[in-house]
Amino acid sequence: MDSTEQEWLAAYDPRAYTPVAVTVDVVALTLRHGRPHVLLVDRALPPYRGRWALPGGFLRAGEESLDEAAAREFAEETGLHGTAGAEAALSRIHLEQLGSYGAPDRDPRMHVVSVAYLAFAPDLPDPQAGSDAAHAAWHPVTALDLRPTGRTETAGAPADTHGGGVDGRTGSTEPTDAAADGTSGTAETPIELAFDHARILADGLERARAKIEYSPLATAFLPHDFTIPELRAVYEAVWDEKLHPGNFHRKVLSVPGFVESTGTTTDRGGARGGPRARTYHAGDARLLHPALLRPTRSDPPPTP
Amino acid sequence: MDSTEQEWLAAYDPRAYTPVAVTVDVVALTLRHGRPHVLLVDRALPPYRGRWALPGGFLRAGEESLDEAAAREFAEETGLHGTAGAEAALSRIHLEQLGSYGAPDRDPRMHVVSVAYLAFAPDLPDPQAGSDAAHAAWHPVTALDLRPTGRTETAGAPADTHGGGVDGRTGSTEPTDAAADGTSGTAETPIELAFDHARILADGLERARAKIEYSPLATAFLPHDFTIPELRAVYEAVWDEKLHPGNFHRKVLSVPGFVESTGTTTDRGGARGGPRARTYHAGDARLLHPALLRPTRSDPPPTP
DNA sequence: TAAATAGTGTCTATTAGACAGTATGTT
DNA sequence: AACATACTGTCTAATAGACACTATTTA
Repeated sequence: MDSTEQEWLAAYDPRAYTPVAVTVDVVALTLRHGRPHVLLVDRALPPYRGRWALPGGFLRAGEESLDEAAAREFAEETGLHGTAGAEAALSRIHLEQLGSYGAPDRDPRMHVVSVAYLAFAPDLPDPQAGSDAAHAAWHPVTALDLRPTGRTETAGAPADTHGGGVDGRTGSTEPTDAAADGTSGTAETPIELAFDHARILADGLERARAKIEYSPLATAFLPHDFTIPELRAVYEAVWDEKLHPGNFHRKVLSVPGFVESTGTTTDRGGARGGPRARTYHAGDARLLHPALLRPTRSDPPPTP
Repeated sequence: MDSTEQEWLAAYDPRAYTPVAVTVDVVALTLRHGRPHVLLVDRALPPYRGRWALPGGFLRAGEESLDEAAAREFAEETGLHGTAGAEAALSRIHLEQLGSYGAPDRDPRMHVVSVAYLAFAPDLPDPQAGSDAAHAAWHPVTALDLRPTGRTETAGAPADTHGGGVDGRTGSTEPTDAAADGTSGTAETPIELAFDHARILADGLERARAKIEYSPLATAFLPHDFTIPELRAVYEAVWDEKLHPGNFHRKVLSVPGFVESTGTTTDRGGARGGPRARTYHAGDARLLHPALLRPTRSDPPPTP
């Protein structure tokens, strides 16, 4: 059937078209031990059986919107689905659409368009064994290979050697949480993700870095009440930059609506000394004016 | 068939799933007579027959990526498809993904997920009668009703009365280009768009306003060579704000890589007098450092 | 006691924006 | 001639960042 005829038919009945599947994948980010982690699932079935992948699933046609599908997938895979306090916990999660990925060969089974979402979550408990989410685990992003493997949608960044093959069981299945106790682990061989999920994750991380500049969403990584130094730790972890404590403190308090004082302080000082910090919670601002700009890492000196 | 069973089957064969259609829609923006215009097509068939809609169509399963589908739709509907110089013209168009819209009831025929793209184009000729794009026309965005009518994907903005009905022929089919000759036309009743395209267009306009702050894409609205005052007119049109000519001029020249001098000037001065302006073309910067921030329209005075 | 940290004060380089002024075009 | 405009100079308020300092808490 030629394309023009397909189009003609589809104008009357879209079902006449060659089918395309729609999935929703979630890049769920959190901070554990001061380092960014992403939620991944161990694929039990081909393709990419045994590889880690972003949690996701098919959109339930006619039943749910994309946003609803993303929220459902997130709840299912974190194990928050139906547990006590799930409502309260989920209400504090930030979920936003990241982008869609639709190269024809990104899934060997058929043409699959994946709508990716980005989630900012506070530190959540590990998914429980025996639950729906038993195959899910939080991984430090530093343990993952972020070089794109599959064909990707945006801007030609050519996939360097379609690495790994389509159905290979690659790397360990254990969540590689090196240095959870603070001992800096040796650099293991980076985990390769299924499909084009490395690219999606990389896009999500870059979006997160940009987003906390002009929105108060860094607070979504923290409990309801937090201190300014804790907030600074979020920025330092996401940007992978050391920030000046004094200037950061003053800057945060100077942005209207970013944080609101609770009037109390922490019970103890820092682990290595120092006074107790005052606690705050997120204010009502949805955009930061002025923004907290990232330190200019590369600024080629302009010719004067 | 219950959802869990569907999911189980789909893990083996996604074709077992209830079908979802995928379309690609394009918000193509340009500037005509100093005002933003968007490309719309007159729907010849139900649903929303006779209404104006964003150009778009079904993704050709297995044949093209989302980016490729968007470029194809844009070329077809602008009439640039296969014309002389089409390659050169299309290469200067900026196309980026805007977002995906997938509420189950946004198309009455079936569940359709639409991946929207945003295009920045220089002033193009009107689509020719008799061509593939005969049903397409550029409309000033001020003539359109941007209030969302259909169900939308993002954040609850509740649709105010599912306006107009699904198959109503609403408003004129003539492209309403009031005041093309400078006479300020009376405010006609705003044109309502098909589907949830008002929301998509509104999202696209907001993206465009934000995008020209930190990227040099305002130049995509202009010919290859342009003057600083012409560039300022782009910012003024997109932001709907008057800018200070002198400060804007110095600011643009101070951003490395934004514009590059051609060494020549225009042939004539301005229509109402003034010296000839120097001409420039776009530089190689892909991000503006520092950015051209929008004037702070609402800045509630912070308590001192 | 020694060390680390929370929070504040102060100085400086950079920047956005207001305003003025000159040269060069137009009707 | 009258006027509009391109472009540059200069001043000021706001801001980012460096640095210093005090007070408070931990080991």
